[in-house]
Amino acid sequence: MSQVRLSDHAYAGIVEIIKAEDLEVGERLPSESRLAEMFGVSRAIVREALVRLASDGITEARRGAGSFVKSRPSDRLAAFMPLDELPTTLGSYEVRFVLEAEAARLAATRRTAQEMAHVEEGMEALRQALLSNAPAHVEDMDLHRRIAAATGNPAFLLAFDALWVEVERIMRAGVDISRSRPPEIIETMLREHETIVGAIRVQDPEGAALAMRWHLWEGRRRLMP
Amino acid sequence: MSQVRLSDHAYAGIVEIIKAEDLEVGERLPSESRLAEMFGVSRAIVREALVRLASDGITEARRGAGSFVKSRPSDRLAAFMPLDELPTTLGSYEVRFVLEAEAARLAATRRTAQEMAHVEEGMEALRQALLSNAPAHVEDMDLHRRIAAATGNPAFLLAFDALWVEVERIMRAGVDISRSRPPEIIETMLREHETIVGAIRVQDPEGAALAMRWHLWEGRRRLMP
DNA sequence: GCCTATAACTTGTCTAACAGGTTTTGAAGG
DNA sequence: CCTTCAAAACCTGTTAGACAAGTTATAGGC
Repeated sequence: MSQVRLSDHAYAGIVEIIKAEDLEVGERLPSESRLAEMFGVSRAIVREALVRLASDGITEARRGAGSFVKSRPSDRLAAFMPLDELPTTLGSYEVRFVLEAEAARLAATRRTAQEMAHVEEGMEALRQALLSNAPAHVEDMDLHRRIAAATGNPAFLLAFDALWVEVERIMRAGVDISRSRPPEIIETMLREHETIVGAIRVQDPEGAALAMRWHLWEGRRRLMP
Repeated sequence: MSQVRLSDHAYAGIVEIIKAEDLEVGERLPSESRLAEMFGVSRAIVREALVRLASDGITEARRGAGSFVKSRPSDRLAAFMPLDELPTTLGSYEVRFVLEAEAARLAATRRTAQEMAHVEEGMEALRQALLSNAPAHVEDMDLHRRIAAATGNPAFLLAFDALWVEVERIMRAGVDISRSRPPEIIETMLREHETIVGAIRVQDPEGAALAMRWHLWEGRRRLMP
């Protein structure tokens, strides 16, 4: 279906270079030609990866001078929490825990048939994306957003969207999206989401809240073992 | 400093096309060559814009077939907010309930001496404002924000600020009502806030969460009896 | 040592091309 | 007229090479 693009590998490769070479903020990356040579691709591919990295706020290009590290991917996680408490807090997850658990609870209580259909639709999109081994982070977020919408309370969407941008950037930088996931991980993620959606379907508030909490807990563990 | 890249224009141009032509989800965009011709740039530039759009979840490229709209940009900006449903959903209070209770709990657990001083400062400002019978909604909000900041997790501030507009409207209404009521209500509000701040001061997480929950509950009751 | 001109890089952009997919077309056959 | 099917037309993914314009390092003159 959706083939892995070479620029995905380049993106991940550059992130890897920043981590492995321990490039500090402000330091210069290898030149585009050099990177192209390293990855065995053309310069255009490296550029496509670089504009995405720049758009994700990780690098910054200065014409004639080179591309520079603007913020290290690992720092983006740290920026969301005091560093010494990294294992227990993990930034936005701390907020998502309470916010989305409550959203799941209320969605189970109050969802209309139309909102439920909207959620099922998102679940189906996520399933398709995961099973076709495509990068599914957008579908993942979208499902969570549909659940927040099913509370019937726009304030949840407001809070959720505020976190969405940052969470997405963290995931993009932290996860090699081109890496194909092991099948058991895909099944696990699918099952977790289906449990949440199922609880909302049968209008089990406590079950939905618990399933959401568990899912986020596991997701955090997957992101940062 | 950073010159405007042509691909930035192309990115905006493509978004504009989706809006102007009213392209629905699933519909096909013009081809890369066509877009390049329309914007007067090379195909490589259009591609750089398209990989960013795809990475942002707005479009999706299918090799050999074209690029398709995956989710319309306006759909994610949450421009829709049915205010008339506010009374039934309790509006943002529902979100603040879980969000701020958790913030109070974490603030009690993790506050530094400096953050505590910041909270006390906000408390003092609120006290002055309430006792001088001034409209205190700004000070009220500010104190709550300082508590969110005392978690040390900026994600709480992100979520909190997203709700700010709505919170402010409600708080303004709340203050107006309380001003037209006997002064013991003002004293009650003061005591509620002092209980929260006190629990954070002595680092009592459960007490802080409970006090915050109680305060919001009472506040909502004062607002809509 | 300091200043300056220049050479060597680097990003930003363009053109031309080909490989490997998908959709449309059009003709042959019923 | 309708169906079938293969070829043509189109589309994205990728490569190569080139040039403009900006930045940095270098070599030489003082």
